[in-house]
Amino acid sequence: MNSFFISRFGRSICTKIYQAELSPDAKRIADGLISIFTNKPLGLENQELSHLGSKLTTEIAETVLAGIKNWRIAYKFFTWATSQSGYHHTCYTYNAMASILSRARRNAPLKELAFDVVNSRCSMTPGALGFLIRCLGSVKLVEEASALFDQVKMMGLCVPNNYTYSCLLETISKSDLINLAEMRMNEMVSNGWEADKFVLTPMLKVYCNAGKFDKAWAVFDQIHTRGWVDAHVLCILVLSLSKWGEVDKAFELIERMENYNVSLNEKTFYVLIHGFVSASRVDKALQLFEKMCKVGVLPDTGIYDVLIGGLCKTKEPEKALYLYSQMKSAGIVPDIGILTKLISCVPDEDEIIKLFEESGIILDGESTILLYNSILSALVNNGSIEKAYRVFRSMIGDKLDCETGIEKLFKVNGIIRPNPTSFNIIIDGLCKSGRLDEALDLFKDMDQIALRKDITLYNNLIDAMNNSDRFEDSLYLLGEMKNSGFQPTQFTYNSVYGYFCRREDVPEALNVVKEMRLHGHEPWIKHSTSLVKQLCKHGRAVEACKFLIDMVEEGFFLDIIPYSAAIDGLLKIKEVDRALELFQTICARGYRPDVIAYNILINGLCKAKRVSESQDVLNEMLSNGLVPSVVTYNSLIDGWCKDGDIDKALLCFSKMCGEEREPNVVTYTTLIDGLCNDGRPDDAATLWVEMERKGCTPNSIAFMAMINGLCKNGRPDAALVYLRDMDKKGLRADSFVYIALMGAFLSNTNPHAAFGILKEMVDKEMFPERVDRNHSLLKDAIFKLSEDPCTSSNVKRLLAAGSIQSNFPVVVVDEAFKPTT
DNA sequence: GTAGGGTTAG
Repeated sequence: MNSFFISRFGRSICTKIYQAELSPDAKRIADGLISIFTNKPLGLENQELSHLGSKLTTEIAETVLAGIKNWRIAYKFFTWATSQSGYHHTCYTYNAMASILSRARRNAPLKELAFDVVNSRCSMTPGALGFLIRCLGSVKLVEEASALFDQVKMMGLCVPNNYTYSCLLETISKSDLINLAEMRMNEMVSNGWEADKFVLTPMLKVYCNAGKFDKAWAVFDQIHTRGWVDAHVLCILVLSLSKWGEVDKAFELIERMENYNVSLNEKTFYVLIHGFVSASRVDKALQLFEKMCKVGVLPDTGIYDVLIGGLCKTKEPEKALYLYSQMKSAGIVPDIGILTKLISCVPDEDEIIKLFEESGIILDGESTILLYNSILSALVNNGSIEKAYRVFRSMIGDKLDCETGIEKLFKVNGIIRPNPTSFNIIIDGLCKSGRLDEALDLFKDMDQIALRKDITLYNNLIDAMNNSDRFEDSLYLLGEMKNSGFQPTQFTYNSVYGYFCRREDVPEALNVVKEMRLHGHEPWIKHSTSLVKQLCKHGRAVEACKFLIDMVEEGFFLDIIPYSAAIDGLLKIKEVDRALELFQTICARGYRPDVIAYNILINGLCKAKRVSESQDVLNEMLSNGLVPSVVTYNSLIDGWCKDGDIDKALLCFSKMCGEEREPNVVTYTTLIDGLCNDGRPDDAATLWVEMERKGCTPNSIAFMAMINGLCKNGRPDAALVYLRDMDKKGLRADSFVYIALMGAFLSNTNPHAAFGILKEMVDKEMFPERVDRNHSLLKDAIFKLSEDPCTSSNVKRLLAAGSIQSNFPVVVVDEAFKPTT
């Protein structure tokens, strides 16, 4: 029942509103009229009827209207009554008719009736006007109700009281017309009426409908301070919060409701659980479900269906299965919908079979294909594409050589021809596992068994081809798609666009963009960004900038992200001023750079040793109300360190701690490197301790910075301790670190230790590539060790060992004994 | 329905 009908008196307006004691005579007339009007066909010129018409009173008319169930017949009687000489409708007969029409949701005659009320200058009590307005409201004739209210008031047919106003507001609360509601409320107050619960509640509702929660909360506070909070008020708020996706706030309020000893009704529970699940908050939906069960509301199949469906979507099969068993023990028989949802998320094949066998579902043709398809997609999702494919082939007539498990299930339940969905599942699965040719073959098979291919299937296949660089096939499919009467969608175009972006083919990418513009499609910015990024990665930042200009010329608005990527690209190729210029250009065009955009600029300036300029950029960022992130500080700290101004770096570090930006492992690594380069290894070691104390776990880069830093300061023994710690933590060091250690040991005249490191490198098979500058460093170290009498024989033995030869690039072995020129 | 992009350390 529409919530409208639950009136302020807690009863339905459908009930008869006038039940006067009729005289026996009048009663007879009413019965006569009812029987004439309900006995078809209606002959209105009937003698009897005109006789009864002369005796018609409004009391009789009300009784007749109450006795006719069909709105059409009632309306016919009502119209007939209007034309009886000497008879005039009262507000009560109008309302009786209005009530019937609103219940039957006949808006046109209802509007006409409201018009007649005014035209006939029928005077109304405040209550009657309120009733009529609510009839209009129940069929959402909000503006009409408001107009009626004004006309009746203006013509002096009624002096509305606060009940009338509350009815009007309740009607307005079916809309989101805040202004109208506020106007009526003020009007009422200025007429001397006080805003009671029945006025504030619709105000609350109208704010909720419009999503104006700040105002809604203000009204709620008023209701609360006056002690008027009830289930209805709370339901309005909770449902509205849920509708606007504020699941947590809605849930909080429900918990607060429990303190008021107010409980949700069954319908509200149902609506909320559905709402929470569709807001992807199955967690809260489940908690609500528990509350619902606790207060004794029995869940129906629909609730289990939505909850199990939600859990399957969030990939929580255990919880879904638990709920399913709960449902079954409550005596609810699962339907094919619930079963297929479960099957598609249960990872285990035996579990799937058990589920089906224990479900007690009797399959017909339609449910069999649903079941088969859900099993196919379960297999595909679990990575058993091969099995899915085999079972699928049995559906199109191939004989199965294995008759256990899933195969048996398919066999037992009979051959069912696959539908387009079955093909979609298998073709998608084949594409995802790179079996494109088989996917294409199946796709072609669909024509032979006259199955309709849908647009998604075309799109997915084309996308798969593009992603595997099979553009020829993609083009072929695109042609076939067009021939079959499908227009490529924005997805199709973007798939092709993405293909050219990935291949850094700027001219072709732009061609696609031009075509997209013709068809009114929007190129996805992620593709544009990845093209920019890709070009920048290969030092083609200038081309990337040109591409962005071309995109804008094509009329496509890009967001800050591709520009940030281009600016970063320019900075990486040391085109600092060009980067600054682009930054300024986009700012002038109205872009508001975010923290990341500023970070990119600050970092670029720091790397270009223009640290003081980066400080200016920081200030600009601050004046734009942006809060620097850890990355911002890290870049600045690194800038100062590399600029040889370790004190400014440390100042920056303490500033960042003061602003509650927690330093991360990058911050510490940067500073440790900086301190070591400044000849302060002890301070670096202290910082290391502080880092660990603060719960920041060092990663391999941090370790390597520390080890390298200590080596640079001639402390290979201390460095070795960190290397051993790395081993313990399962972190791997680059060959560079080993070479640094060897170098440091050699400088400390400890060739034995240096040899130990070399041996470790050989054992771990870590050799830098020839192009790597570490390659020559290693060669030098090996040469030195082979020159040193303490280690020379060991080195030669190590390098001569057959087992090592195979792991050790021969070039290095040979070249090791020649000094680098 | 479709998919999700830019920044920091040795």
